[in-house]
Amino acid sequence: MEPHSPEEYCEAALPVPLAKTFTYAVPRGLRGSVQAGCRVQAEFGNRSLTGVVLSVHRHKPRFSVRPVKKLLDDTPALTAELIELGSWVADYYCAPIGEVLRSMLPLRGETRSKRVVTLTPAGLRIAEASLVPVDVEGQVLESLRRKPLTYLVRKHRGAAKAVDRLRERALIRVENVIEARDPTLARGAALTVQIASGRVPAGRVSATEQWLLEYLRRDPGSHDLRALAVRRGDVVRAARSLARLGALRIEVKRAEREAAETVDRPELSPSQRRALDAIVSVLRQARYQTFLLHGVTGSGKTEVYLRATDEALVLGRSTLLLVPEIALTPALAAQFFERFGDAVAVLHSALNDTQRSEQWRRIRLGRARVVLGTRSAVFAPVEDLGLVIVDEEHDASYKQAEAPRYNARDVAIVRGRSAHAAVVVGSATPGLETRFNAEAGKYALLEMRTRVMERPLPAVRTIDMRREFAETGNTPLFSRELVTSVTNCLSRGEQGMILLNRRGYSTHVLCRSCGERVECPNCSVTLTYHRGDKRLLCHYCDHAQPVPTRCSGCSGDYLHFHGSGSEKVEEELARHFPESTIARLDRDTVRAPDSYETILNSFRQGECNLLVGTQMIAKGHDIPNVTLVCVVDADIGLGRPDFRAAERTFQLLTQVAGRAGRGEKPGEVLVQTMNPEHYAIALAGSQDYQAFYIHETKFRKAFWYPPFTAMASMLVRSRNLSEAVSMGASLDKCLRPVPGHVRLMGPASAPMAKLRAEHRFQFLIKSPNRRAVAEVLGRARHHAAEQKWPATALTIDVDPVDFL
DNA sequence: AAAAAATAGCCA
DNA sequence: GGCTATTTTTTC
Repeated sequence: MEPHSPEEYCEAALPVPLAKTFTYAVPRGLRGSVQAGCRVQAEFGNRSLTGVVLSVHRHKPRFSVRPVKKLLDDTPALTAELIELGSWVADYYCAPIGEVLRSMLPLRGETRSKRVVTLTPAGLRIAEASLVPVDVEGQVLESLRRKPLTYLVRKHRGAAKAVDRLRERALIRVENVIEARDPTLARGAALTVQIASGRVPAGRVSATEQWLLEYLRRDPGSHDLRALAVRRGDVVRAARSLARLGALRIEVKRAEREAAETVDRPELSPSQRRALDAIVSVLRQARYQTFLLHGVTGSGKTEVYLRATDEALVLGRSTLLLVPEIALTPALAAQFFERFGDAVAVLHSALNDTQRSEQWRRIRLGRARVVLGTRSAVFAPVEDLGLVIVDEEHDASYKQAEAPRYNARDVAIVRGRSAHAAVVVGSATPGLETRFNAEAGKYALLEMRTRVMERPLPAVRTIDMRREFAETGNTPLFSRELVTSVTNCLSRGEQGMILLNRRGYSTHVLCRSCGERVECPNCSVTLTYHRGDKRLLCHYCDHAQPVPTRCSGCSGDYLHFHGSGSEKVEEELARHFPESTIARLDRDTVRAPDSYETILNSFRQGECNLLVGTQMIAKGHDIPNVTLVCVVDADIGLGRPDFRAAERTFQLLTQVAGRAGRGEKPGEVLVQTMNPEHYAIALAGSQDYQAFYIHETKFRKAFWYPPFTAMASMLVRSRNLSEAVSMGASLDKCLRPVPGHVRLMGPASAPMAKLRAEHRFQFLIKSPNRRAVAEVLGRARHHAAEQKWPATALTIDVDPVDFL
């Protein structure tokens, strides 16, 4: 008889919105191999899911368990450090652990899941007994008999329904099978093309050259030319000619990156030097410390990042560099590749599944020790993390809008702390909370108050549009001053950027006779007229409808198109300046994957002289010939139902102003507003962060907002209005009374009372004591579970950034 | 979240 | 009664 071997179980986190793990039995053959951090395939209901093992134990559960179907990793995909980080995220942000871990592992590209249909013994008997199949069900059985085991549902028309019925009658079995896709994914040896400048050469570029540039843009770093040649024939010749033009570099691969000293390094300014020294000193001591690198636009933060990264590499430690959106910072990415070559891996949304898991594997194997990426790159599996950099730390895109609703900037700090790493969060306009932490001594403050090469900050003029109206009697899009400045800028042969932070042509269509406005049927917003699309669009759901010719209410045929967006600005500019060439940069013009860069490059190369756009044009690029920046309507963000409305406006205005005068010529900024005395606008005008900080801090303190309180928002939602109302009421009843140091507001109609056909009611919780907030959230979750509300009915957002 | 099970609605 | 369309329940 076999020696008694105790049974083994594992706790697996599965990608379902349930805040718990599930217990599976470890089959005898896998005992000892299943470890915490490994992915497993497991049956769940009638589905098959990929989960992550959190622990292995011997406690036989009281309920019956199913066995693990397959072990997907020999070595854990997630290290103990990352599991701990994931648990922290799940706990802090009230997110299901399985969903958190799924978003930490970008390995979808490694497996392919498919449905396999097989005959059961009963099905086989029937299939063999019948001679000629008469209906679709019979045909399905027949083809399963001829080709035993697998059958693809798509093959027959109407087969899906037949398959359902056959399964109900237990004649067939449908299974989800996950199989490995490409076992040789972890390449990374002998790679030989590398992007050098990121600049696209002017002049003619062949199709293959274009393809190669695009490929390198999406997945920068080194690639094996011969491997690429399999996919695109003439790529070797294309690479050679691009190398001659200086657009990329071809090199024989060496095991070690060559000493970075070959690259020209700009001289550091005294403030850059001070900042770098402080960071490097902490890095050398291998201890945790967060720094706020507060440097004005153009002060050379990137160079500090590069040098600190270099030092981390010399010390044998890894670096994580987070950016809001890689597509928006191609120059930064290019500099990192130039300096660190193969040591760099990138993780961002433009990669496909295969590229993403390839990058992830390179990091996991320690081949890439510098990771450059967006939000989710904060979970990159680097070992020996020494340095974490969060660029443009104030950017709202660090906060994930869907579950798990984490803020990558804050997760970065938490991760850095447990890894004993130096954390640098950088911005010209730090979030108020960040600056507050620096003032309080929690972060070390590093300031860079001047631009590099002693270039001046641009001069900002606010233009009072009320006076413009008083003097001219109308409310044009452009003031007389703006027209003059643009004219002068163009005549000097320089370039200008025009910001209006709202896309589309007009923001609402209303009937002049009855006053009715065209609204979205699913959301509580007016539809925006998009002239290019020739349609009315909802910016919140995907609703679109044709442009009406008469009012749907009173049939009046005098419709007024009201409120201007970027499309309208483009048109008006063309009318005012017929001799200029204009490009537009907003979500509508950058729909194709590379159009952001194409548009920006053509602007940089002077193919057009005016660039119109939304906040996208304010992000950190550097175009020397831009000497004029105009803000058409600075007031747009101020009316938002968000306690950060003023802060966001201040940041946007300061950032966009910072695009002017980055070259040799000084910059000029015009800000049109109806509220010139509003502190966000006035202080952005004087570019006085400190004064803004003091003013805003008073407001936050008086009204119990962060950083003086911890905050969370809760939303109950339902397609049925009365159900949403009663959910709100029942939650209210369960939560109150709250302790004196907690403020609970709600239930109130959410700022977007209806979104995607769901009615929404909102609660806001604030308290100086974060645990008190968590306690209220815990009670709400408990209530939702007790009332058996559907998983989507209660949404919790900790440290919310968007209140819609 | 997704799928199965249970229940409610519709017609000959 | 036999069919679908909703809703409720369950998932180791």
